[in-house]
Amino acid sequence: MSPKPAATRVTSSQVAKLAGVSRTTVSFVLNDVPHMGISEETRERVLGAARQLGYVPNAAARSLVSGATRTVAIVTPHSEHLKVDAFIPRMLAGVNDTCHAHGYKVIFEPIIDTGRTGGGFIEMVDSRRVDGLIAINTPRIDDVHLARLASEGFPLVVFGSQLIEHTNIYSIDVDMREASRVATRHLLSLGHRKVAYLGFASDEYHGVTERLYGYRDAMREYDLGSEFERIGFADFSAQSGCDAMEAMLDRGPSFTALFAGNDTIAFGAMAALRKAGLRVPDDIAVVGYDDIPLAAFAAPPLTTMRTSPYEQACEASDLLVRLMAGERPVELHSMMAVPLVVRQSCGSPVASTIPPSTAAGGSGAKSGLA
Amino acid sequence: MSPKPAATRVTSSQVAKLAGVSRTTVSFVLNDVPHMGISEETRERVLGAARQLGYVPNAAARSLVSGATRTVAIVTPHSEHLKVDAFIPRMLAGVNDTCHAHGYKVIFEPIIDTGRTGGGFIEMVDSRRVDGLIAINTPRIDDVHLARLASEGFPLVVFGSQLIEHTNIYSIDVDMREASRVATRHLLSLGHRKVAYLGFASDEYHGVTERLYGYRDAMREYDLGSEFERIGFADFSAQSGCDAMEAMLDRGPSFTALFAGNDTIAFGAMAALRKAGLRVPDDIAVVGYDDIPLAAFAAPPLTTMRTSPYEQACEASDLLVRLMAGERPVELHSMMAVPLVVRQSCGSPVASTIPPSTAAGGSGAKSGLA
DNA sequence: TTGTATGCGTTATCAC
DNA sequence: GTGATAACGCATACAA
Repeated sequence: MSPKPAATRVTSSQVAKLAGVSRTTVSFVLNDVPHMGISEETRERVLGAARQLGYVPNAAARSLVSGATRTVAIVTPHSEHLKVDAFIPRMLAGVNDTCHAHGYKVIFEPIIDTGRTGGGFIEMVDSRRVDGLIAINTPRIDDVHLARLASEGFPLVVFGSQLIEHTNIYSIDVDMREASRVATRHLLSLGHRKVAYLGFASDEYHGVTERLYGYRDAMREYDLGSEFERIGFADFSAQSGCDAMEAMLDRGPSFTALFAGNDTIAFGAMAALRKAGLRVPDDIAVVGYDDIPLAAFAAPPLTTMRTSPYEQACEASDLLVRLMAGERPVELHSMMAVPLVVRQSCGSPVASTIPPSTAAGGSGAKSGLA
Repeated sequence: MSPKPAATRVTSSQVAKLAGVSRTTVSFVLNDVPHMGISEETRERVLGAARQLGYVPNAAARSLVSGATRTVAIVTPHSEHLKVDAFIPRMLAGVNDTCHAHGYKVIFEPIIDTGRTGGGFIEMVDSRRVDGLIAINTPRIDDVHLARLASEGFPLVVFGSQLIEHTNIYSIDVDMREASRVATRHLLSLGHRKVAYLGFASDEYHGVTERLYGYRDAMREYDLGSEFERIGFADFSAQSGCDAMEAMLDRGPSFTALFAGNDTIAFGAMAALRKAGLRVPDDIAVVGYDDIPLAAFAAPPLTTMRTSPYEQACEASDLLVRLMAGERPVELHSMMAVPLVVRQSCGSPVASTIPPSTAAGGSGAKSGLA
């Protein structure tokens, strides 16, 4: 069935035989077991034999007896995200770097692709293939499985799923709603009143609704509504952002500013704007979200909210490593704030800055499209 | 040492006991062993017991006896690439999708980060943690280890390392030299004579030198030299592309066109150009390489060479799966051609198209900077 | 048709 | 100080 690879397969018995000792001694020496009183001479002989034979312990055998695999998995939604967006890749880099530094391998596991109805990552846990799990932006359907794992004490760190209410899940989130308020307020404070919003995905994701809420919050602070025709939804990619923006323009919209749910769709939206003969920021001001590496090099450089996925992934992984080591920090949840990075996609203030809720309607707004 | 996770740990013995049969029977039923004549009734009882207990076979035990792990690793250089560029992420998506479709988990393993002097991935093989390996753009120092694995018959597919001369290594490459010729020729055919080249990394990578050679080939076809001051080197990121371009501009260069080693640094270079008051394509024409998802949404949309990392990764993974199944296709190497995607970053022809080697020097070239 | 016995390569508990 | 021996959980040749 499974063809045995031809790679050398050296066992500890062979090392023992060559060194003239028992397998136990080999194990003691190789694992540096203290207080076993191994003579320096035997030690050297064993080490030499192991080196000479190129001995590497069999991982399966080792984990069968130890119960640990020195492997973790990073669970994400579609692998599609890897193709079109820069968020998950940076997250993966952080998880990888941190986990590797602690001697863990990392399995990359997108779950929706499996076609399961949720909990597609459970089998990895139950079959004991991994010692811990980091779940990134998993859809709501998996919340219940995440909760089960956590309640069983399995090392798990959840990122971006807003499971704050759960008292046994370790989680890290950014305050997306507040971040969206900040982003939208930035446009409002510049004098814009007709601000459009472009969601980056369907509302199956926690992040999408959170950002929409934040946008609405800020609009309300300025006594502004969020009209349907100024709200659009894309689907992760720049292409979808471009399509969504074209649709909004076709709907005969009137807006002078755009808050895009992420930078990638902001790129797409800006391209659509350009194609329609609209200039950024002169005609339309744009704020993105994420601060992907290319945001600073867009034309014009994109003003955006700086989520720091690499750093956040490092933090999540550090926590996971501690959980796998048996620690149980008292702090369950951490909520991070993200800064606004002002570049040039919003231009200069349209009118003198108008404080929220005291401005007289859209008086300070630009004339815009309509 | 290693704290046993509290997750349920059901063994086949427990299933056997609940079903009132032996462990062997459980194994036969669960693995669908044919010609064993298991009665339909027992079968149902076993399946029911397994489901009731939530039984999942222990992966370590299974792989210890079977010799297989149902896991592959994708070996890449720095994890840094995940942070700043879009090539490796798309590659990973392809490997992931294909391998998952065949029931394999995938370990993401950047090797240079380990600080080893090469062969950092060998231990995964020797410890039998993986059944196969895909090596992407590994540096030259690892060639020897790759060759060793291949000669031992270990399932291995190498991508982008140009190891064509090896008669036992399965490899997939794109003809980067030819691609670079095509890219450079495109600029030359548009009438440009002063064409600059920006490498995307140090020449530790096969791809960097290949692309430089291709650029020189094309220049030579037009009887043009490749002056040192028109050659720059970046380091993967858009930021480095921006820095490198600024340095080239500082050196008081004279060029009317740029061939950038990848799209990411092209973004950076274009930003530097813009900052210097130069317009693309009016003052400088730009061709990139890779066709990353954002290339089409750059301002102006970037003309580039379309490498298709996702598709290439799928092909490499398909091959790996076949190797792991024991197949040994006769075709060892495959070399792919990549198409030029013309968008708007090169504008229109500068003069009427001039055939190679017959043009009178730089007569058709634009005046440019100097 | 089902159960018994053995081995996979380690680690760990004991006597010696 | 060192060396047998028993798990770990599963698969399978073989016996019943």
